[in-house]
Amino acid sequence: MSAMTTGNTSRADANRRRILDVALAELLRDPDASMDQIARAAGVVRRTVYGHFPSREALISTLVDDAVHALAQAHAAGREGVEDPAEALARSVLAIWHIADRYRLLVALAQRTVTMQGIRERLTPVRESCAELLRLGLEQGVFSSPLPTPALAYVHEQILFALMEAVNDGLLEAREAGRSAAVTVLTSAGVPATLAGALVGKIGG
Amino acid sequence: MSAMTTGNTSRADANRRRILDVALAELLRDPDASMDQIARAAGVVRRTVYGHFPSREALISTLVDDAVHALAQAHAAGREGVEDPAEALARSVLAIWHIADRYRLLVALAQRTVTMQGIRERLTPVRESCAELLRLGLEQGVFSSPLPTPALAYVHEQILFALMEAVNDGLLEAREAGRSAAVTVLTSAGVPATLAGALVGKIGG
DNA sequence: GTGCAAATGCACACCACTGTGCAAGTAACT
DNA sequence: AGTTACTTGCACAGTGGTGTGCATTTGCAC
Repeated sequence: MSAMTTGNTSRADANRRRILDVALAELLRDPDASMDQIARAAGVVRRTVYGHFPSREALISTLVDDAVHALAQAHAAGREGVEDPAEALARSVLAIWHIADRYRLLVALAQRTVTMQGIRERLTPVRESCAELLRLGLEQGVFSSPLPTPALAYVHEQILFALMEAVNDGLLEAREAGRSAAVTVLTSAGVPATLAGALVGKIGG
Repeated sequence: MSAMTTGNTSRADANRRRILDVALAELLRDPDASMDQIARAAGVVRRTVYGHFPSREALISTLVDDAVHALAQAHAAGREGVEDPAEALARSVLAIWHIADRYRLLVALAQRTVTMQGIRERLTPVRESCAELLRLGLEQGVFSSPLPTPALAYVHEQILFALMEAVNDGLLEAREAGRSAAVTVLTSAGVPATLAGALVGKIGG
């Protein structure tokens, strides 16, 4: 067999594609899916997968590389030739989102770690309490968002995670981070920036 | 030894505490840290850890439970007795942030999966391109945020992830999600909600 | 100092998964 | 039919972890 070094049969190509496709789906279902699970799901034997990818890491790497490449491409195409930052940002998001439809699963799979799963699950009550708060604010017109309340709650949760990560990475001063986080959360809920700043300043001062 | 079933020596308690503390730190450094690594870091033998926690999962569970409990506590205390949704939300975030200082690491550890690491690392160029866009917008006064640019870029990245997850979980219609995502990203950058909506509507229409 | 609970240091069984080797089979192209 | 490239189906070694049992030692408390 000579370990299918560089050859290109139609069959081999089709298999490679199918393996990648199935791996994407399978890894979403279970981020720790074994090579055997992936192979079986692709209707192929484990040994065959190793014929196409030298290691598990290589397989995943290929997957991620493809996704990121497509994403970067979309982002670049979206902002290309647009001078207004707001419009460029919006176009970038729309473009990314369009192609991300296919990779949404992959990118989101990152959230699905066992650990992460546990954390977010147990955090549900808190998230729901926040959702209630958001619903109230939207009704009263204090907040404003095109998102359904539960989705907005997801966003807020992730904003906090993002800023914690930013502090961990030294991008943000821990001292000021709390106030900044509060302002950012309010802002993302549609509260005008100046108002949000004033409110948090009043409380935090 | 009877496997230290329910007894309470001062020594045992101190060890238990230390194990939990060290486990928190160690799991941050490496989310897949083994029981042996944790034990050693706590100045204790692996066998001893199993004396306090029946399994690795139980240990992590305890850790997460503690963190979530403290978080929920803080959230509840923060919004208690406040009727204005905006203020309640802000207070909640501030309260959470205050105690989260200790658990920031734990909560953020979720982001540090091997897979996640790879994804975010390869996404760096895109994130930097976005950061550039944000910097420009902030300079021109189109955007507004208390956050340093790189941190804001983190936030945007996570917002997209959050909304992808929301779509996966059926909280958001995939069709509309793109436009909503764009609006949310702009809004979180301080663009007034009405402006953001109009801009995206003009583009996406 | 005696006694009890806890900690230690082995040992072991076990597991699931990875990556490789090799011989035999099978599809495709000529 | 013959050749080539890919696939299959084993078998195997290796790895790195988990959880447990047991005899021994250490520390705390009374």
